[in-house]
Amino acid sequence: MLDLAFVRDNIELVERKLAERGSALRLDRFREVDSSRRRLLTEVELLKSQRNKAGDQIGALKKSGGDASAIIAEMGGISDRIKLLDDRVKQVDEELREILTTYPNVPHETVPVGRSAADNVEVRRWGTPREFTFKPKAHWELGEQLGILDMERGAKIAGARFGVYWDGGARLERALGNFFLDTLTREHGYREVLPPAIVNSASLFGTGQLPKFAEDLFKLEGSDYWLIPTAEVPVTNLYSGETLDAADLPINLTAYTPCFRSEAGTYGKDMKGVFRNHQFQKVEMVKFAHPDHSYEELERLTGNAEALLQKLGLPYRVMALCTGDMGFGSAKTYDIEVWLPGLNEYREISSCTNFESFQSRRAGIRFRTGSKGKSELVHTLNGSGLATGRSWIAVVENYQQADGSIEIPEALRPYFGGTDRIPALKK
RNA sequence: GGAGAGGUGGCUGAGUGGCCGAAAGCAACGGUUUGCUAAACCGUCGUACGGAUAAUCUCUGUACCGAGGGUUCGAAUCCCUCCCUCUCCGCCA
Repeated sequence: MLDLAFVRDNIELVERKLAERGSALRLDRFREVDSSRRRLLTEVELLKSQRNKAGDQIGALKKSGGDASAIIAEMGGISDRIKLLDDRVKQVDEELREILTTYPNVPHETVPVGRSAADNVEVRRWGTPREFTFKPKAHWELGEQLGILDMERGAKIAGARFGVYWDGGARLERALGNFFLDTLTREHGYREVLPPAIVNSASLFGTGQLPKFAEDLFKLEGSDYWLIPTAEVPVTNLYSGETLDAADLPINLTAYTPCFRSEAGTYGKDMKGVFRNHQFQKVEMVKFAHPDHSYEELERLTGNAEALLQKLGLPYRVMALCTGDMGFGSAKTYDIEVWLPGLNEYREISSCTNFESFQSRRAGIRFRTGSKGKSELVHTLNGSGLATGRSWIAVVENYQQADGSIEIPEALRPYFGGTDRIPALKK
């Protein structure tokens, strides 16, 4: 959510910036609602002030045994008027809030202007895609062939877009999760946290999924419980409504959780395998940073995710998302795309974003310098480090051998009990 | 699931209809003094949204005592609903 005063004072700037994102806006409506809200507030607050004064008089009169009935009768009318105006203020507040909460974030000045993914800018590239002496297979073929990924039974017990991992496949997923968490906590200064995979709607509002993107989520019937689409939601909201100490910033947290997405509107897209499932696992990194340093932290966060891919020996490229392709709350996002030989393309494996104060304003996450300073909103950032479901795909496809087995990357072997491969099934 | 207790400012904790944005203590901050790594004393000490103003300074108004609604001229205080915490019992991974 953008700051009310900021939008009011910079309305042309906001209009231009949001147009770059391809957002159709109601800024004139904003202006109208905002000024009528202020008019109403002035009026009703004046009346309340009168009421409070009269209340003091009534109290004093009653105490001294005087007759207050005249004032009380007069106040009845004012109270009715206040009630009426309060209702209107409430309506106007709601509309203003609705307008503000549907505005996406203002992109940072360094974000390339563009309309779609085609306008994203490649920032750098690491590693060279391996030359295969055979035609590399896609992960769903390999998974089935090796008996480690079972889409059929996933569909049977749950439905489309669910998979079951067996044996080395299950172990690979677990190894990746542990490897990521260990590396982030031991080498990059993150603190590990294991939050609920279910949150309430207030948390989803805080990080910006609600109210606009409810259709992307799974809601538990008859409750205010929702399955998390990413650990970003519970972890960012850990500090909602709290004031942090500036000396503690940046705070770096990491969590390994399942993620659930309805994938509404993606029918037919990435239907094979586990690239786009309703449930997947992911290690998420979340940062709470001082506004003066949040862009340094974004670079660091992105670098932390890259380091994981480098340790796994997986080629990737880093893309700066353009204004038209960024997420709703993002001020700036880098996507990291890993090379998938089976698909013969780079595909997203991590998305690293600086939300600036877009989330912290909604969630009420502040910091204070010393015990005297005025509290300010922190900047929140997050990125996958990494999506284990997609890392699984990348390992399987990049490390497949001519005999159909999968070599285990060096870095993962300690998590595989010394085994260096997932063997091909004997026929 | 059953029974009970409770949610007040950074913390502890008073307050059962007007004199309460809220006592007192602690913590924090500024100062004075003594002096030494501490004490005493004085003062300051919430947030949000409006208005005035050149001003994020200052002045001023309103709202906020878990959330929402109701009663009333007037609600932290009375009533209703919900949420959360604690205790005991039951059940259970």
